[in-house]
Amino acid sequence: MLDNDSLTKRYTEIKRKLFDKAYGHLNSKQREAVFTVNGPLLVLAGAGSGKTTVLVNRIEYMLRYGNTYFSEKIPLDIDEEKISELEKAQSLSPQEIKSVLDGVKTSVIKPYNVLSLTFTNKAAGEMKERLVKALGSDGAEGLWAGTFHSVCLRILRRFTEQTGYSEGFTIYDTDDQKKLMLSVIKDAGADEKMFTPRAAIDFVSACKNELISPDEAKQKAAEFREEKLASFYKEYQKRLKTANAMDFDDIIVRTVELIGKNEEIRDYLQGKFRYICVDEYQDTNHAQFVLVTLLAEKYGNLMVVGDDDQSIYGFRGADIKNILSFDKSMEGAKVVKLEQNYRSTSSILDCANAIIKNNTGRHDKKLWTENGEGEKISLKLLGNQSEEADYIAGKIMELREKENRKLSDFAVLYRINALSNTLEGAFARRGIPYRVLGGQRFYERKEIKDILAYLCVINNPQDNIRLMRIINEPKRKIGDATVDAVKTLAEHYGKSMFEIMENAEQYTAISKSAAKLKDFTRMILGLREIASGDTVDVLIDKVLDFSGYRAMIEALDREDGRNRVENIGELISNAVLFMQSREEATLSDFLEEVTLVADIDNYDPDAEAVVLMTVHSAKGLEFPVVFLPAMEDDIFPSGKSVYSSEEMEEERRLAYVAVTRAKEKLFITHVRERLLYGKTSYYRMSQFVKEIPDELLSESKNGEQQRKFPAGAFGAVRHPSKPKAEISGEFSIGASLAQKTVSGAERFSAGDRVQHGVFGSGTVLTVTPAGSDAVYEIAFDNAGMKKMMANYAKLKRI
DNA sequence: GCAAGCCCAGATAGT
DNA sequence: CTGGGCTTGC
Repeated sequence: MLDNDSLTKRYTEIKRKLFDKAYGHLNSKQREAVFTVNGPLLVLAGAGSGKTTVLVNRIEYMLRYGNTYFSEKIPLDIDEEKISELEKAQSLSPQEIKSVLDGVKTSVIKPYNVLSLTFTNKAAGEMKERLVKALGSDGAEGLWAGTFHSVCLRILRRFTEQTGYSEGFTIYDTDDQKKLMLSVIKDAGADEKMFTPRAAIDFVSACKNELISPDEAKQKAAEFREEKLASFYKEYQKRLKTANAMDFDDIIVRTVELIGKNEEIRDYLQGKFRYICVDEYQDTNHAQFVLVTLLAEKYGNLMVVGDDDQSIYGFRGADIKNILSFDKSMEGAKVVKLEQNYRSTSSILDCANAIIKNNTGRHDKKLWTENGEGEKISLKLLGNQSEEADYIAGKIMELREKENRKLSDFAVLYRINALSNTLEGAFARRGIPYRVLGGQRFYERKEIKDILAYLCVINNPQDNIRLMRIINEPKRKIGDATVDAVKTLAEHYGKSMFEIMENAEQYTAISKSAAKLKDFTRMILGLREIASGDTVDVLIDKVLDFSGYRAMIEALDREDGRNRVENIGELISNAVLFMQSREEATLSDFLEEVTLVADIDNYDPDAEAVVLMTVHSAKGLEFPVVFLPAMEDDIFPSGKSVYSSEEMEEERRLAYVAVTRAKEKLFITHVRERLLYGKTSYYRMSQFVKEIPDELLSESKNGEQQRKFPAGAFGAVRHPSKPKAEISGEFSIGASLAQKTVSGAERFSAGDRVQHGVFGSGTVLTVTPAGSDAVYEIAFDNAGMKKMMANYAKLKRI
C-alpha cells in the first residue's frame, strides 16, 4: 500500500514537472490556466498578456492530454523503471517531452466535445489553424469554433424545424431592421416625430439582450412611451416571422429559446459541448451569458477569458458584470490572473495604466512588463485635420526610411469612421498603400445591396423587405400604389407578398398590374432553379441578365456606371473566393457569410499596407507603430458620453484599448480646429491625454498652453493642404516579378504597380489563384481597396 | 408611374 | 456634407 502511494506521488510529481517543461514557453500563470480543464475558470487577461496563446495552448492540451496534469489517475503500467525513464526525459526538448507524455497520459478530450466562442471569425479561423498545426489535420476535426452569432446560426440551421422558422430563413441587418420598424410605426399611426425607427430598434435590441419578450416588455412598461415601444416590438417580431427573417439579436435569443424549451435538443447540446471556452468575455451580454451557462449546465466546464478594462461594447448590450461577478455566479470558479505584458514597452504600458486607473469598479490588477522602457509617447498638436493627416503620412514615410519599417507595421486608430477621409487623402497623395477597415462597408453600397436583395429573395421569397427593395429596381412600372396594395393584402391574408403576387389576378386591388407582378415572380422562380444547380457567381451573373440590372447600370453615365459594374465585379470575385474556400457552399451559406463576416475578418496583418480602422475594430490586434489622431474632447471621449459616468468609463476603457495596441511607438495627435460633418469647430486636447503624466511624453503638454487662448485666437486661419508633391513614382514595394500567362493577359504579383481604367494607379497587395483565373486585391491610390479577377481586370503595368 | 429637385435630419462604435 | 423622403410636374 505504502509503496503504491509513493509511486503515485513520484509519478504525479515528475508528470507535472514534465508538463511544465513541455509548456515552458508559457509563464506559470499561463500554464495554470492551460492545465485547468475541469470546472469553471475565469482567466483575467490583461492587455498583451498572451491571452490567445493561452486559449490555443489550452485547447491543444485538452485535446491531447485531457486533464492529465491535475488528474489523480496513474497509468496502469507505471513502475519504478517507467518513472526513472520519465525523470531522464526532463533533459529533452519540449517537443520530445510532449511525445513522452503521450505515453503516460490518463485522459483525452474529443474535439467534437469542445466549443470555442471567439469574438471574430478570424480569431476562430486562426485557432483552428494553429490546432491543425499542432495536432495534425484531423486533430481538431469536429471542434466548434466561431463567434456567438455564427455558432448560434449553425445550431438554428440544424434545428430550424423546432424553431418555428422555415428552411432558408434570412438575417436582417440594421438597415432592414429600420425599414421594417418604420413600416410598423407608420402602420400603427404613431407620431413619427416621437418614435424614430432607431429609438424603437434600440428598445427592441435592449429587450432582446435581456431576454425580455414582447409580452413581458408590455407588462413591464411603466408609461405610455414604453407601452407604445413594446407594442411596436410585438408587431415588429410578428413581421419578422412572416418574412421568415431574424435580426442579429434574434440569432442569440432564438437559440436560447430553442435550448431552453426543447429538452431533447438541450440534452444533446449539453452532452456534446462538455468543454466550453469563451474569449472576450467582458463583451458578452445577458443573453449570451444565459446561453453559455445553459450549455455548460451539465458538465460545468466553462472557461471564460477577458479583461474588464477592455469592455467596450456596452452600446451593444455587453454587460461588464458578467466578468466582474463570474466567480460569484459560478460556484467554485478558479480565477487566474495574467498580469505580465509581452507586447508593449513600459512607456506605453505606463501610459495605459495612467489612463485606466481613473476608472472605478475594476478587478484589481497591475500589468507589468520585462520589455524595456522604449521611446516616450509622442504628442503633437496640429492646426487642422489636413495638417494632422500630413503629419502622420510624413511620419510613416520617415520611419520607413530611417528605421526600414514595413508598411504593415503601421496602424492609424480613430474613434469614429468619419475621420478616415482626410487620412486617406494624405496617404493617397503620397502613394502610400493603405487599407481602411469598417466604415462605409463594401456590402452597404447600393448596387451591392440590390444584388444581395435579389439573392435573398431567391433564397427566401418570403423576405418582404428585400422584395420591396428590388421589385421596381430596375424600373418595371410597378409603383408605390401597387406595392402598397400587395403589402396590405399580404398582411390581411397572413401571406407573404410573394405569394400574393404569384396569384395577383385573383385580387381586384392589384389585378391591373397582375401581369407585371407575375413576370417578376416568374423571374425569381426561374432564378431559384439556377440557384439550386449553379454556383453563386454564376447565379449573380444570371441575376444581372434576367433582372435587367446590368442593362440599367450600363446605361448610366460613364463614371457612375463603370464604378458600379466594377463593384459588382468585386462581389462576384468574393463569391468565387467563397465558393472556393468551402466544399459545399450554398447560396444560404454565402448570404450568411456576407451578413456575419466583419471587415476585420479579412484583415491580413502581413499585407504591405498601412491599416486604418476604429479602435473598436482594433480590439485584440497589435501593431509596432500606432497613431491615435483626433485625441480631442467631444471626439474621444465622444461628446455623447459626457453626461454619464458609466459611459465615460467605457470611453476610458476604449482609450486604454487604443494605447495598448502599440508595441513600440505611439503617436498621439490632436488639432485646434477640425472640419467634421461639414462644419469646422475648435477642439481641446482629450481629457484622457491630460491623464498621461508629462514624464512619459516626448513633449510637454503644458508647453502647448492651448486652453489659455480664447478659441478665436486661431480663427479664420486657413490651412491649405500641403502641395501634392510626392506622387507615387518614387514608391514601390519590392521587385516586380511579372509572369506571363498562356492566355496572354499579363499576370501581376504582390507589390506590382498597375494602372486601371477607372480607378487609376494602384499597388497589387495580394494575388489569390482561382482556377485558371486569379483574384487581385489592389490598393488604388485614390480609390481605396478593390478586388478584381485577373482575366477581366484590364490592368496595365506602370 | 416616374424623374428631378428640394428639404431636412442626422452623422459613435458593429455582429 | 450626405442620403433618404417627399413634393411636384409631367
